[in-house]
Amino acid sequence: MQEDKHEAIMELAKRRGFFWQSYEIYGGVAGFYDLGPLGVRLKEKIISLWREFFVKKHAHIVVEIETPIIAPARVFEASGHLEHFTDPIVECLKCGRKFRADHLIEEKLGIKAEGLSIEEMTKIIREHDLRCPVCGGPLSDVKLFNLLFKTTIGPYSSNTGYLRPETAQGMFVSFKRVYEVSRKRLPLGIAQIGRVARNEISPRQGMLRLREFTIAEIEFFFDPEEPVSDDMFRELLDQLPRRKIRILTVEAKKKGEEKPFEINIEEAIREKLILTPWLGYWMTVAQEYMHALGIGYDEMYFDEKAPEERAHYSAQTFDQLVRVSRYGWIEVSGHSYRTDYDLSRHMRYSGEDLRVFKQYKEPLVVKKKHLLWDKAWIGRTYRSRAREIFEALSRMNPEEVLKQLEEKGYLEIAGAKIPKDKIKIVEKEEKITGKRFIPHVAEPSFGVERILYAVLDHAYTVKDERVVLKLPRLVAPIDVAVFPLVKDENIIQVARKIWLSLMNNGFYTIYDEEDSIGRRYARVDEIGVPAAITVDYQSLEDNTVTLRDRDTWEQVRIRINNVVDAVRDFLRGASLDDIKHKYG
RNA sequence: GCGGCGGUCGUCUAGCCUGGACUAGGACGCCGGCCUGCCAAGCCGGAGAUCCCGGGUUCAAAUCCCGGCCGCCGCACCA
Repeated sequence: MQEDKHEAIMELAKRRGFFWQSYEIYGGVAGFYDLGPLGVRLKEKIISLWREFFVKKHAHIVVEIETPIIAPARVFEASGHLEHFTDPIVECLKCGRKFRADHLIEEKLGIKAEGLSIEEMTKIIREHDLRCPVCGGPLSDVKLFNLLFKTTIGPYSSNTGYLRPETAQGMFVSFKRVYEVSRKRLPLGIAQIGRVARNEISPRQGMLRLREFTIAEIEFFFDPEEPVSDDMFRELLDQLPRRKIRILTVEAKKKGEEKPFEINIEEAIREKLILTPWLGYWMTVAQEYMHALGIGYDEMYFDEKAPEERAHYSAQTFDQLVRVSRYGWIEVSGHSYRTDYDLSRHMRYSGEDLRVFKQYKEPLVVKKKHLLWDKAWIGRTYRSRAREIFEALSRMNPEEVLKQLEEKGYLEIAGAKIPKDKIKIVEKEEKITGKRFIPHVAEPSFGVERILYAVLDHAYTVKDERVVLKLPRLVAPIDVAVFPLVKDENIIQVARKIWLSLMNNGFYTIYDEEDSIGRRYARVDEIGVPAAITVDYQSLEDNTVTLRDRDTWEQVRIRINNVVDAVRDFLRGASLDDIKHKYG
């Protein structure tokens, strides 16, 4: 049955036009999927709900941008992807098989090869005359296999560009400008929804592992010393219907635990199970988001990744797992604490100062010990070496100097001996108006196509041998269907008028007069249309129509004048009873 | 990339082992018409298949053989 459900979903997806494999007429290419008419609508609604949860509801701390898919090589040198997203491989010149070069060297020679350059590895292979482990043929030079898609920018082949494997770098690279236009406030979340590409070696599992897909993510920048004020955090948490999340920590796994446990988010942060409040906060929002998409709280949890499982930039990562029928627990989002890794790398590679300055509410007055030395005496005594001595002195810690002077009566520095009476230590008040630092980053990152699959998996139900796609009303690709009960000219006229008015009021609407009414209900149930308006003979007499609920198949009568408002309320979650009382 | 299994109308499938009567059968869906007073009713008619692609064997290939592509499962890989 579990297997059948997956098959049934894939079949439904193809048959009704949610998605299918790309380039079908050319035999297909692994890792690429087309979205059909319904798939596009569903995806758009999933994305707009994401935007609702993560951007709109946080408009005071999150802004959204859009950056290119193609970036110059330098960006991925800085990000570490060219280095870490790459595997060194050698090819057998005889049989054509490919091997991980570093693994081969380690395996055959016991030499640690990880991190060596391709030249070094090639040299080792030549020196030891390593050959193909399968056929014994000679090996090629070590080459890099990179999961980044490569391209050329402009007419010069030397100008290499890469397709981004994540949208994140766009936010880091443009951080300074976005920070500027956001009036230099922290915390600041920069969101982006966009396509990414990864040249996976062997993608499988349909929509779950694609070579090109859509990511929705936030790079959330904050001050690591004061991530968030108590007031702000309380206010944010108060907006959430639920503060508990289910997590499975690395620590718990070490103890043999396999099941997640439930914990209050504040407690998890306090207990340092989650390293920064923001990571925890966005995980909680992620939980609400998936819940709004029809996933039960007990059908998801956050799985902490062990250090060796984490990406190179991450200090802590939780994967949000959701249960689906075929594959068990699948990852729909990743929550990483990227620290200041990315910004500091881009600082180094670009030479731009990406630190932010934070002014204290009141300047800090610090008493600080300063060294004063007798420049005249040192100059006279050491002449040309004086400058060097001054510099060395300025680097000294006053406490250290004090200690030496107490013990020995003089200070030995840069080959010079300075007597106690030539050095003075004074305490000075210093005003510190603020600090300059590299913000830290918490990143919630969602794979949209995976969410789409998970949503379908959870929405798929069978009722009386009919498929009913119980998509949450908010994300259903089609909002409402309009049917004349039978093909009666008068009824059709009324129905078409209602259909047009719904369409013109912003609803995705289906009108259908073919076949029996039952068959039409069945058709729209199968693609998850939440509401159906049916015009019947009574409509002609009293100007009412019925509104049918996809999930219960129950109907209420409402006045024709109220159809638009009733549908709007219904899609926002109103019950049939409410609709009846308000619009009946 | 390795190993196993598979690929036939839009969808699901029969046929393949044992080559020929296959003009490739069925169901659902789709299109046209009739009918229909609320949950895939019925009747009539119709369209729809490079049998994944390429090569080979044979008088003859959906069927046998080889290579490729794609899918699923296991291994490897998976920022």
